[in-house]
Amino acid sequence: MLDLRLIREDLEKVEKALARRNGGFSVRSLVEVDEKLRKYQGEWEQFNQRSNQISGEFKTGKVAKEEIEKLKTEAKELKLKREEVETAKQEYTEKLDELLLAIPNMPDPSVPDGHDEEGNVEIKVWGEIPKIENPKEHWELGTALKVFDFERGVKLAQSRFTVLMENGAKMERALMNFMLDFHSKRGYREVFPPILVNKASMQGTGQLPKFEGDFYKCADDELYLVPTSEVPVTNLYRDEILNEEDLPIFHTAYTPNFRREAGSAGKDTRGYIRQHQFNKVELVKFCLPDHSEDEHEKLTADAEAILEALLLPYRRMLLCAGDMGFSAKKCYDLEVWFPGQNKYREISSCSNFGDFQARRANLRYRPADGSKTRFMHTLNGSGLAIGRTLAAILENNQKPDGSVTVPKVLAPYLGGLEVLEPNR
RNA sequence: GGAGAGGUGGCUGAGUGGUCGAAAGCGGCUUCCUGCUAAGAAGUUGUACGGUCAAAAGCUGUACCGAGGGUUCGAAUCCCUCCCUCUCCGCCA
Repeated sequence: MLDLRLIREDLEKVEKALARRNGGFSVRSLVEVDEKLRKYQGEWEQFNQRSNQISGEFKTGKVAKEEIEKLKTEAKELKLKREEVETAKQEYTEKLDELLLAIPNMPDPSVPDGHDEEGNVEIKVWGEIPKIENPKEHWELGTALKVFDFERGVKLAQSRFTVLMENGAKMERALMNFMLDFHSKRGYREVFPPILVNKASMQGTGQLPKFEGDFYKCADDELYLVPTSEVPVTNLYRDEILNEEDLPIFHTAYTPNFRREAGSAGKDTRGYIRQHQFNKVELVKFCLPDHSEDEHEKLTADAEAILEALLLPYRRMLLCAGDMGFSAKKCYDLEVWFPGQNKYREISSCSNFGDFQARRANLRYRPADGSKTRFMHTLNGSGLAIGRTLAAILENNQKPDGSVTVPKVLAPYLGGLEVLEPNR
């Protein structure tokens, strides 16, 4: 949510910033609604004030008899008048909320212009692209290695659901534990949140109200399957006022993630890249406004450190204004190399949200000097998407005979398993 | 799923149609006192939006005692609906 005061005071700046995103956002109609709301609110408060005066007189018990009926009549009339403005007031409050919640975050000045991924800027490249002759894609390798069972996943659920078999299941679990341990050692406190969350949580991070159809929702309860652990973890401190000394707070969390939208574009119809259910270890930060830029770089580096530990070649992209998610102010994507596909694919998205989510979720802190509460800043990033990591390991570590070497850092999690071999 | 109890400020916990933004205690903050610590004394202590102000402070208006409606000149207090929590029983990993 944007700062309404900023919209009032510097509409042009807001409009300019939002114009860099795709799609039109009517900030101007919001200003009109805001003006009307404030007018009605003022009137409503004046009626209340007079009503309070009248009941104050009754309170003293010194009202002359002939005055009683007069005052009662006036109070009743006031009530009617107030109800009239109240309807308008409520209407405009709802309208304003609706508009405010539908406006995306303003891109940071350091974010490049652009409408789609073509506009993204490569910031760094890490690792050697392996030289593999006739590289196979991960689904082919994974099926032969009994890592994936795609057909049975469809049987159990639907297309884009996959069963991890034996070594696949073990690898997935190893990656999950490795990542959680890794981040824990670097100062992130581990949490394991609910995987069903309520509407307020979904709204707090920006999934709702705009993207209702993208998520799985329970039929009989007002609950959603989390599309990312960002939702429950960022909402941990919703409606709370923390002390400045409490910040920064770093959390890491594993959850499964559920997305209906995955696959709607018809891309990646094969394989394990785009699933309705996938596992992810997430990094979430809460910090002081002045620190979020710095924390964003560090968080991205923490996600990169996983790829480096696994010896997977990747690059870091700075997303352009048109390609960024709704809530983000600035976003880096990490893309890992897929030899079988001969291209980089997204494996992590690290965003700085500024105070955008904090306003929605009412995440505040009390400055150390005791002054007025302020909104904190929030950040998060995948550290990493586990399914895609598994797929990338298969493709990058493949041997001509179809076997796959297991990254050394995973050995402790796999009982010393070093190689995945077919026919075993 | 059945039966009951309850939702009040950072916490514990009073409260009744008006004097209640709300007793008291704890905690927090400020000052005083005392070699230090501990203890003690006094004061202070919610959030949001608006007005005043150059701004902050201050002052001031409105709202908020789970949410929404109703009764009343006036509701934390009475009535209705919903949500949530707790206890007991049942079921269950």
